[in-house]
Amino acid sequence: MEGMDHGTHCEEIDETASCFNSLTEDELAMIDRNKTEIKYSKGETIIKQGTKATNILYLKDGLVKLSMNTGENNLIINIKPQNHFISTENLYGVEFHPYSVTALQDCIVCFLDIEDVRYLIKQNNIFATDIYRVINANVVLTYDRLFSLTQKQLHGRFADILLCLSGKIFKDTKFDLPLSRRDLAALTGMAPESVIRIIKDFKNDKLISTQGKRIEILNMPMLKKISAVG
Amino acid sequence: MEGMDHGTHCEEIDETASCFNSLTEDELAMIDRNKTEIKYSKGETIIKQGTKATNILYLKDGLVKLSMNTGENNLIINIKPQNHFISTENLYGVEFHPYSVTALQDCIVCFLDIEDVRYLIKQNNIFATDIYRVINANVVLTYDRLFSLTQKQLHGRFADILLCLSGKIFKDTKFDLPLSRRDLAALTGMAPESVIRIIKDFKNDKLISTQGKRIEILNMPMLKKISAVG
DNA sequence: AAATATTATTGATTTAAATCATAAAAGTAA
DNA sequence: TTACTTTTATGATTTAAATCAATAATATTT
Repeated sequence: MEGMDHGTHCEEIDETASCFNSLTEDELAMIDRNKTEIKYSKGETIIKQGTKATNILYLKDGLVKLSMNTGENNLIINIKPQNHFISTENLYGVEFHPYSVTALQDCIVCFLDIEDVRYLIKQNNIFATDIYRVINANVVLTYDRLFSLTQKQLHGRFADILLCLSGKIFKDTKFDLPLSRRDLAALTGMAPESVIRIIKDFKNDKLISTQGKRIEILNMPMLKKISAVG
Repeated sequence: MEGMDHGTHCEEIDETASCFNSLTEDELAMIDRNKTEIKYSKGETIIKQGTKATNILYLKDGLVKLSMNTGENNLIINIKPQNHFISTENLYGVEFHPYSVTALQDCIVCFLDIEDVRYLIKQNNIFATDIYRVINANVVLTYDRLFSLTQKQLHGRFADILLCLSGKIFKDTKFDLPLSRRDLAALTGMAPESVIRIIKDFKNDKLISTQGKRIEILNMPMLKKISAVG
């Protein structure tokens, strides 16, 4: 066995944040009292990169992308579905948002008071452990992405993202993907034209089928093989 | 202002782990009782990727690289100097080491009992906060590296690494770099020949000077500019 | 429905960077 | 010292993927 399999990085870890389960009624009441719940429409910016972090976000419903931009360059570092925390980096030490957060679907976002969350972490060990489980899983995921995006070529990278979307975000082999070709390019570190060509290749090889925004994975084993080979 | 400056990602955060300062005598004694202190020679493997995590490591002295490998591919995801924790991902949730750790210099490594560290985090809030400050800083650093390695071209990436080594690891504009050209390539996601060519370019342009393993940064502002432009 | 803008697709061309090939230098062992 | 291995360096060639250019298909607005 030669180290870990970098291909399946997204499926190993269930990042679902069921962290609130451990809270007492009083604790829940405190969080609830100080939270602000905001609705966002598809396309809206929830957090702008570089702004000062004043809250921890909990995505109650919807889907968002986390992205870093400078002028020409645009990289989507992560996609987060409902029931996930966002901006946990800012709990301790990091003052500014290192990435922008944008709604890919209509979203409901809870802005939690950063001090409240700190208090819970201090007070409720199960909550703290749950939160750090999520943070740590995300660290490993980011390492895997770093490896994928820098070491694999186009087909391997795209296979990785398909496996990630299927295994982690949508938990199904079919899903409606609310991402443009440009988004997919920013997610896989390639040009939009390359995304289109690879989708075409994968369809020709019967690895996937698409109709509009809908994608279905037809040959999971082969996709994993492509991911592993790079 | 167009977002954050991705060029200076390594200098912003002082990741030095002075976490032990907050511990009581009893707490220190506990840690000490269960720790194992091991010396490693330059080149030795301290942790092999894929193995089960049983300890949290504290690098008492020396310098290490964290790297991910599969067959041909080799990526150094991070360099850590003395007084830093390693393998904090494995505190909660992550069971296996996602990367290998190798000594770049002779090292003294403390293997801390994972349960001890969990206990301290639970018991001593200052310690917990310090640890998570380090973890979160590392998350942001990894995002910046993801951006640098995927969005910038060779010269920008190499400028980033020089700034990182100077600002974060050695905290000086001159330093002895115990990294081969191959290591530098694995660190910047490029071919060793490209590293050599870029060093040559940078020397020609009087941005740096080198003699053997010694590197001196001569023109920091221009290096930052190259980093920012990409 | 017509007009306009945006997104997706395809093929041709260019290019940044890898690979290849070979030599020089620096370590290491015999 | 010589022989051998590893690392560093440099130029020539190849290639993966980006860019460019032009069209088709969707959306969106009027």
